[in-house]
Amino acid sequence: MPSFGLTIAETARALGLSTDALRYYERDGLLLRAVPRSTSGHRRYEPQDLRWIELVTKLRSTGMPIRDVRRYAELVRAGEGNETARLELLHAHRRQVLADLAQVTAHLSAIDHKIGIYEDKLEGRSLSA
Amino acid sequence: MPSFGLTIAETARALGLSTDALRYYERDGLLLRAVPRSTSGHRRYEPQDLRWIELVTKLRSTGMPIRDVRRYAELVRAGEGNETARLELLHAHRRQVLADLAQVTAHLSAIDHKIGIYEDKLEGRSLSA
DNA sequence: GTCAGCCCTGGAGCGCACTCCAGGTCAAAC
DNA sequence: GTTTGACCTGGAGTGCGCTCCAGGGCTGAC
Repeated sequence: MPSFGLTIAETARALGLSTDALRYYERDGLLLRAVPRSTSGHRRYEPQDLRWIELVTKLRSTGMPIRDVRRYAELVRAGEGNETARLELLHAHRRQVLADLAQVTAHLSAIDHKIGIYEDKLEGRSLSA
Repeated sequence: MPSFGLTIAETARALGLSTDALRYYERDGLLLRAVPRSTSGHRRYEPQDLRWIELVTKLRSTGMPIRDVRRYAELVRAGEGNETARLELLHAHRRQVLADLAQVTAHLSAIDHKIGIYEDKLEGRSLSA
């Protein structure tokens, strides 16, 4: 009889991660708790674990370093009372993401300009390189 | 009497790179040509070198891997006739950047939502975690 | 002529974020 | 009862993109 919860492989598939990454996150302190185990010692991810890891992937994929995710997890693990610190960490990340987005957008438009030049060239309306 | 062109330190400052990165890019085939040297063997970056390296930094900072920048440089070095290939490389990169932007934007809004929750909490209008 | 400062080369080293592996356990399937 | 397959652990290895270093050369200021 299975304990409840998803196996590590199911969780990995559901979240688009590798099983190695899931184990790595746990070892590295990015999770809120040690993932519960079945009687045979296999991890069984519960909905709350899934939800947290999903947030972790969002922080990661917006460029937050592992070390900052860990700091955030530590704050949440520490329990209520440090909401201001959590908020500040998220705000700082938000500012960083917005700055990155602005830079990438600006540089993309320069690249678009380059693309336009090649397209003109290939249509025979040749301009400069 | 100085040869014309900027020294590696000046170039690094102007472009926001390190001198090591500039030498690395050259060694790794990301540039269009070997940077010209003064009589004493020091690099002297000319405007055309600056312009190209600036494009390289834009490609890099929008997430293009070194290897693809090198491929693009190779195409440009090969001379006219492969504009279609260059265009395709840039288009592929553009698609990737747009996809990344969309993902980051979507994930950012989830983070914003989280921020909103903490702000409500701190104002006493407590909701869920 | 010696000292400082900037540059050179080749090659080793580093931080990040995983990824891979060996050697082993356990449970269900045959 | 043995084979299969998913999982376990600790630790080594990998790819990327630089970054640092040792050992040395040139040049201009003093």
